[in-house]
Amino acid sequence: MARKKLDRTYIANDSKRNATLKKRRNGLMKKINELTTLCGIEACAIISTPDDLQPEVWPSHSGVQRVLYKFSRIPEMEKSKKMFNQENFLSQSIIKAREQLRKLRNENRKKEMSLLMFKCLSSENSANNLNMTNLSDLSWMIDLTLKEIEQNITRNQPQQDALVTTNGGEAMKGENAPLDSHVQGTMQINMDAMQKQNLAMDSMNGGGNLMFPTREFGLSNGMVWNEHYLH
Amino acid sequence: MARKKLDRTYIANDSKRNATLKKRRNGLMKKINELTTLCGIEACAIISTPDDLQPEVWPSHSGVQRVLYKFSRIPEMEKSKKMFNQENFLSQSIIKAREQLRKLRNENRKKEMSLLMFKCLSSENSANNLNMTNLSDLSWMIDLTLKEIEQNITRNQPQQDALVTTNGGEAMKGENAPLDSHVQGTMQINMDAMQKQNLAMDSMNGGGNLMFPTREFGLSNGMVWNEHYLH
DNA sequence: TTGTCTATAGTTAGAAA
DNA sequence: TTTTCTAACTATAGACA
Repeated sequence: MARKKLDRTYIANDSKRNATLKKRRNGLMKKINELTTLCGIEACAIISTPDDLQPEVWPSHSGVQRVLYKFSRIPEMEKSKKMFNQENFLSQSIIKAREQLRKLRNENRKKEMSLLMFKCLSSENSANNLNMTNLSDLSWMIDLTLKEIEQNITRNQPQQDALVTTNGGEAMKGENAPLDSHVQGTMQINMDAMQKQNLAMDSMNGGGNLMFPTREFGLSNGMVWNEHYLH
Repeated sequence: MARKKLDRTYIANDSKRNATLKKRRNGLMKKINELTTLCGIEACAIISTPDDLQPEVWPSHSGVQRVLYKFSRIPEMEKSKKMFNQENFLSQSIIKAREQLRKLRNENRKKEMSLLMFKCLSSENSANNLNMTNLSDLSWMIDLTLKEIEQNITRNQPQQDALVTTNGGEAMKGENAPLDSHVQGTMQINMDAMQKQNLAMDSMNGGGNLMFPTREFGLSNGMVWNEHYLH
């Protein structure tokens, strides 16, 4: 684990594998120990190494047998039905990983579009190279942003009513107004923070005006857009 | 684990215990999964909770049975002899902890004496209140320090031969010379770093002169003694 | 309840003694 | 070989949604 991200595959090197086995076996025993103590339950583990004839067991042999007795009393069918076995574990892991992947892709897309939106706002001709997928996603992003602006307005009783104009979140759909807008402002952005934030919304919370951004405007968390990242 | 150091005793609160059980059971399964993959061995675990009739097992039921088969073939005597069971695990843990405790106490004593040595060096009358145990330990510390100085001299071809005088590491034993020395220097010390360093040795490596310390001398790692901590 | 988040506790891979 | 060290990882307790 340390120094290098583990690839979680079989360790070919003999001495390394044995060292890892030893360390991790100890760690595992400790974990089982803690689990049984903390939760007041019975558990056992049997680790069968090819070198030793004796598998290592936890807790004592009698402890294992006691747990095994319970195990053996369960009818075969119920076992395979409700048991939390390796297959269940792995398939659940896969499902979780896929779900996470989907979420991340979604977030990425959102950020991409958010970025694109600002890109379009900041230069006159960048809208020309957009394909249909990007355009429709961009439209969706713009809708989302406009809705956010509206919500902010109704929540926070804006101090500069005159500057903010929307018409029901519909007017800007497609290749409309935002794509033709022109921004001279210098923008600075912290890319790390981007990974955690929906920037379009942030900029709204920060009091900037989407339609007519001033030369410099801070985001809600103190970040500032930087044109460098937009090209 | 997080936020607070766990006390590793039974969790009385039901919902907390169940939450912990769930989390840790998953963690345990993951660990076993990794262990078997990384080291190419067979292992199984059975966790028997009071609520569920079905214990959770890993890997699949057949996997458990395969490991169990090996386990059952071992004659009873050998099992109890060579098996790494809970009792072995716990007694080994205790032995290790005791050993560590012994080492830490030793180190503490060393540091204490090192400190005392410098204390004595820095004020005329502080040697009066020493008991025999402290005196003999102090003597031992002084010997150790003198030997260190000698080694440094022979290793590094000292640049100020005239200032450093020892006579075989024997002359200063007991309540002799160092206790009567007088130091006017201001000393500054970083207490955190003390926990990791043998300060007497450090000071030697730093080029200070134990017999006649100058008004201020840095330690090898840039630390400076501070009289504040000596009283 | 269940799931998500995150700071911190705990684990461990690699290096060095 | 084993033991020790510690940077760099993972696991998880508590908080929150």
